[in-house]
Amino acid sequence: MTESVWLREERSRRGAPPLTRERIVAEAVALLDEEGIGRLTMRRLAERLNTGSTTLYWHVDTKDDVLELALDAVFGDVPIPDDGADWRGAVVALMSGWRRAMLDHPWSAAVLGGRPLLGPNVLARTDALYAALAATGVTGPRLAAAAYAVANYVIGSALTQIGARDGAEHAVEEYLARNRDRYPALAEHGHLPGDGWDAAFAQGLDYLLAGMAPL
Amino acid sequence: MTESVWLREERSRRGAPPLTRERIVAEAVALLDEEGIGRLTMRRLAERLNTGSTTLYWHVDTKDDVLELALDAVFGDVPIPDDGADWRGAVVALMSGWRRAMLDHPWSAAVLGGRPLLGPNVLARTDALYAALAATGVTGPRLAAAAYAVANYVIGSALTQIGARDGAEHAVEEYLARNRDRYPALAEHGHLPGDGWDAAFAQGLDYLLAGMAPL
DNA sequence: CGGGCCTCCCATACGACGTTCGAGTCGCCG
DNA sequence: CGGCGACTCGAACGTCGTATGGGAGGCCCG
Repeated sequence: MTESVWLREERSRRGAPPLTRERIVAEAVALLDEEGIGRLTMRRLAERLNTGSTTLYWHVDTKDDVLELALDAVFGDVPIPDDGADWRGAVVALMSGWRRAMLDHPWSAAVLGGRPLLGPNVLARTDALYAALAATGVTGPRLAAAAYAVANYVIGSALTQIGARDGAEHAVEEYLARNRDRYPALAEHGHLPGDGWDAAFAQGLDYLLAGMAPL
Repeated sequence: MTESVWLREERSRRGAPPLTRERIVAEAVALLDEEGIGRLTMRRLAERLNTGSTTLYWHVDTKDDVLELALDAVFGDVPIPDDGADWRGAVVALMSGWRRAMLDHPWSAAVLGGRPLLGPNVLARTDALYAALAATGVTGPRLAAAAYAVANYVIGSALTQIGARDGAEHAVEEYLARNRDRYPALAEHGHLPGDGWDAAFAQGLDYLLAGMAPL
């Protein structure tokens, strides 16, 4: 297995060649945003960059590298809140931004799967999360566990919401109604958040932070 | 010119049982478990089933169907706890089983992304989750929000752990140590759970359920 | 008994993809 | 000025998902 992009060095560059890794990644993000992950192709990406598809391989080892770089680029937009006395506010702000970034780039859900998050932007945000939580006084493995809990909740939430992002909602409700006897609890209480995704997310995060408060 | 009937061997319906959707899915799960998602190919899958690759398309519309069916099949193994007075125990058992199923089939992390979870096995487990939480007396949208919170946490946890599942751990720690100044909080407290994944998961779930307890 | 029809299977083929290879082009440094 | 490193690209290979059209075997209806 080859190493992750992040652990390798970028090929050194002389001057400012027209094509750079940054331009490739930026264009990849744009392409992914516009057409989805299924249509990201080395050839199509190259075309948008007015270059040959094989040229990309000088700047990048594999298509998977492009995806990984694009994914990390997305997290570059997540604002890092100032250090402050309000650790809980900081955590909420940071995680809301994280969630927003994923929702703004739905393909991130598919890229995330089964891949370690090691990009510099992700690491910087994770560091900020640790810093915010450390303001409670907790340290070491207990801090790590708390950070994992929060981060995992956010990732799962974004994933779930992105998955529900088709016109499928209506069909699901109807399907549940038809099979009311097979899924009784779901049929009775199981309405998708609909337009209340933000509230549902905030609610769950509140639960989690409330449970962590006595830390 | 076809050969004489006598020289052709009779197509034996008995030698190999007829191809069914169930057999296809079961074999797909086995193939995914053994070789990972990158090596699941309609041709390879067909070969393992002693059949032609295009035959699969009579039982299934697209490769994505196979993935979706395989994903739901995985959740069929999750045990559904009995109804009981101990709602919290039931939730923990159910979610631990859910997590275990994903960890046992790491490719599930990649399949999950950006796809609604609508298979019958998933729905049955989700229904059980709603039922367990409903034992607290909460109903309607607040119940749905609680269920979302728990489910999202579990999904995120499994995803994160699966992502960390290469030899990358060591390289990461080293990388963090080298960039200690850039990620100070991470470098100080950010050790991966290592062998403590189960404990970290249980811890976070405890936090969440504790926060929800006053429901 | 016979013929059409439904179910199930498959060989062939097409277009697209990721990636390799080898041959270029261009500007800088000696 | 010569060559070397940085960078680009056309052509090609092997593989993939899937459409198509045809054919075998069993079943029902006449």
